[in-house]
Amino acid sequence: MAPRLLGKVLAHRTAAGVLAGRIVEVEAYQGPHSDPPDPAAHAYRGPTPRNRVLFGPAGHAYVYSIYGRYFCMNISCEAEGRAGCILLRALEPLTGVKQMARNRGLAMGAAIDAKLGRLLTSGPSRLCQAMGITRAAHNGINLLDQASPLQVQDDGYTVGEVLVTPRIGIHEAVDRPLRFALRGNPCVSGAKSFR
DNA sequence: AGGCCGATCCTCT
DNA sequence: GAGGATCGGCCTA
Repeated sequence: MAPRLLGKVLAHRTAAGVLAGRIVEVEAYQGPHSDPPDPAAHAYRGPTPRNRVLFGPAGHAYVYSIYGRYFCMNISCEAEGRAGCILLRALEPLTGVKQMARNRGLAMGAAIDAKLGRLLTSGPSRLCQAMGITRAAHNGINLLDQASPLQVQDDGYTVGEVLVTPRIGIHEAVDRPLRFALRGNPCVSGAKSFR
């Protein structure tokens, strides 16, 4: 599912207008049923009040808070009772760029060069901030329902070469090739060698 | 009831 | 490249 999500669009209808970005970097985290088990995953020890969305149906948002100040967003990917998911790590801004800059607290003029574009949505918590995604408002939301304010959409974009690397920022199962990104896309997080 | 720590980001050197 | 912010959630007792 992770590489298949690359190139899709995440769209959020807000009071300030539509915010949308293309998914350019993701990571896969596996449920407790996986073989081998995935100790880096939130679902590794089974369901808890925090991660219960992951054990529900596929296509729903799992939004959690981290370090007391940020959010990260995942998409549940398996049938009920299982808990695999995809973490969104970077977007390429498409719509509502000015509002994204405001959400990120960046003073941004009309010009959107590659460097500023990266600052908006290259990172799992940066993209939540730019898109206005919070646990209170969006955890558990159905991303595949046209009626949802937050959705994943397919605009027909054709994906090029996919870069596969280990996952970032974890301490367990550090070597598995479960991070996927559009190779060469400037909005992918991390150093140049990871793009 | 208490302690520990994180799928991060920003600032400063 | 290193260190601090900051708090909800999970584990242990």
